Amino acid sequence: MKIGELSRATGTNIETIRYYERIGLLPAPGRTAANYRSYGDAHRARLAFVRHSRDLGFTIEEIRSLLDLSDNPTRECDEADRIATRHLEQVQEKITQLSLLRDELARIIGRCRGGIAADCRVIEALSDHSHCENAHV
Amino acid sequence: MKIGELSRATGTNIETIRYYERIGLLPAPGRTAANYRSYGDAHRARLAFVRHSRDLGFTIEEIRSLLDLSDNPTRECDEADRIATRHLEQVQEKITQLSLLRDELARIIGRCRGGIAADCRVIEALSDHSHCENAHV
DNA sequence: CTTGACCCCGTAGTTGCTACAGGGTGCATA
DNA sequence: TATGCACCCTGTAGCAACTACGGGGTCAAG
Repeated sequence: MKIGELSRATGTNIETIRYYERIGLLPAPGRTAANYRSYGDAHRARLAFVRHSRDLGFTIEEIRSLLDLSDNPTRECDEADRIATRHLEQVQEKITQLSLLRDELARIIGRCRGGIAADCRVIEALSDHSHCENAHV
Repeated sequence: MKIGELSRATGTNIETIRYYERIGLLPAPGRTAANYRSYGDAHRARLAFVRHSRDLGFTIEEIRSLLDLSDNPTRECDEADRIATRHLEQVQEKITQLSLLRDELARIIGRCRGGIAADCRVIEALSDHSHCENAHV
């Protein structure tokens, strides 16, 4: 299949596919006589793996390690577990921080009763961190 | 005060302060005879506003608008309210998505019982989106 | 034979910084 | 007086993970 089809099949931007190839995340496919990239099912599966991992928030470098494991199925899977667990911790940490942020924003907005900027509680709250109830980043 | 003092006073990297000046977020301060930047309290307050807003996740462009409002206190504060509200919505959306992600990751990891990569549930789950219970991004 | 959809490559832009390299300034100490 | 050191200056390049050109080639339909 050509790059446009692969793009549609995986919901990946064409430029992104070429980018993944350039950074060595996807193997360079064969070419047609017209020098068009020609992909097979293995390529599609690998790209799906990459996209799914990216959707789950893994970095490119993490995905490199995961692909490496996936390519060497006799290796211990401890590392995959470790990568995923560490990532889970990071996601949880991010959720916690964003929740504090949300509460702080809601509090700031809640105090605004309209009017002119001189009396704006949003602006006032942003001017002075000491008004914050929760320690955010 | 010199840039190093401002940096310590606001917990902002020196390079970041110069960066903010370069992109016009902070006004260029006066200079000493030795061409060192010389800041006053107004600069410190403005930088604190910027840092606080960044900590709350506002983009530079949003901060530009907020600063603009803050500089023109007779303007209606609707826009500040609008910016903050939109941002709150985005934060909430992000929290929702990350929570789905966390659940998905926890589910994937929970199925892993160690062993070799060929049997690794983490790798398997990443290979195939159809195993997902929640629609994530 | 031309129109349009598709493909190629290379490079530059995005966001919000951070990190040099290569130099100048200012003060204390040997 | 020299010299070491902390601090400051500018300008440019790097980071992640794409995205968006610009300027061209290919190919089937009308």
